[in-house]
Amino acid sequence: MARKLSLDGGPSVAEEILTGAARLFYDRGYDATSIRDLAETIGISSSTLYHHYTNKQEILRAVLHRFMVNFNAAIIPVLRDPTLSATKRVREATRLHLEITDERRPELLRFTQFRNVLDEAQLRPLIQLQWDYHDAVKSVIKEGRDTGEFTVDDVDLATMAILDMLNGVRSWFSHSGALSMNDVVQRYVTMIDKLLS
Amino acid sequence: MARKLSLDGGPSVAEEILTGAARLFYDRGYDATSIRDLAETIGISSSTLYHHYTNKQEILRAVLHRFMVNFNAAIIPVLRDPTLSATKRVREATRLHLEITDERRPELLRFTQFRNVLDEAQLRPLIQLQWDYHDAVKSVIKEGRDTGEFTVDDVDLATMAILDMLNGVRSWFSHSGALSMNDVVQRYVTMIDKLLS
DNA sequence: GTCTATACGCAGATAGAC
DNA sequence: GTCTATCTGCGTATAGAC
Repeated sequence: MARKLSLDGGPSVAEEILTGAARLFYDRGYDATSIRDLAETIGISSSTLYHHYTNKQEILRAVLHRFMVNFNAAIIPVLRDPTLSATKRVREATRLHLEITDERRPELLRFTQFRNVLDEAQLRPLIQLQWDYHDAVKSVIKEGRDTGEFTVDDVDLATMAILDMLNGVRSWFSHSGALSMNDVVQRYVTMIDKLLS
Repeated sequence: MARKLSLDGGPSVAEEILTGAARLFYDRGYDATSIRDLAETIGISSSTLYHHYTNKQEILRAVLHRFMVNFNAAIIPVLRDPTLSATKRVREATRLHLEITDERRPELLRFTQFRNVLDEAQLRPLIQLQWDYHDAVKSVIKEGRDTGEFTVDDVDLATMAILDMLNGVRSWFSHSGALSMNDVVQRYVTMIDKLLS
């Protein structure tokens, strides 16, 4: 991995590998992507791949690292911009976060997860169950809006925002931290009350 | 998989397999868990496993299905309870959602994902980069609170809630849907403004 | 319904010529 | 720096006795 770009300005082989890997890992999952698959996609032999990276793990690490460095470089300066009010900084960062994660979706490797593993017929009933739950949440928000308890512009998006907030908790909450699950529940109830006005 | 419970009231082998699989899939990831590992954990031979389930995929499907059925059964009735106001229903469902997903964490299979694949030394710098970003977001919220632009009880939790909302978008947003990414950005800016008062 | 033994393929990774 | 050829182990799944 000598240089970033070859002489004609195109991407180096090392970078082509990362881009190809991001694509395959995103589409198929990490385990389901073989070294041979990856090499073939790029148009090189599998042993050439080992000339550029020591192993498969290292390719994944490099994909993630490249993305995160670029992401932080784009957003952190905005969040710290002393010439803007905090409100404006948050708005701009919100826009950047959404746009970058959209444009570079494969590199985020938000793996289709089970979609790689299960086939269509197996997934359908699971997806249906998820929709049942989502629809129930959406309905109660709509009712609350109709009775005047809530003020919501877009019921669908408010639904997704709340579900994502809730589902996100389990990825960072720890029982060994300062807050108990009850503390988290109390505070989330308050925040959701505010979100719904 | 004849019956749900054996005669002494303990879990059947079929159910033990699901519980064991949930645990291993959660700890190690689906691909990294071999049939042999799973059989050994339960204390049966790998071929006995194939007597109860046709293949590995089917075990994963059954784990997910069991969880989702139980989850919906616990929460949807609350969301539809006609004797409670919408506000109370949302609060109760929020509590249930958080508590169930906490208690049955392995069955959600919110896989450690890359944590299975990368070793500690590889992960550390990636985690640091993520913290850099989180800290920057936290800081701007704190500043906004200090200047009176925002009203926030718990800065840390507000930070996580907002990040989870934002990160969640990419899992459901589609360019072929009714809303453009710009529409989503506008509405999320509005919702986050409200969340921060 | 559970076991032992085994088929069979494909995975990650390496050797060594050019 | 790229290739062809190959090593070696472990994966899922099955056969068939008890």
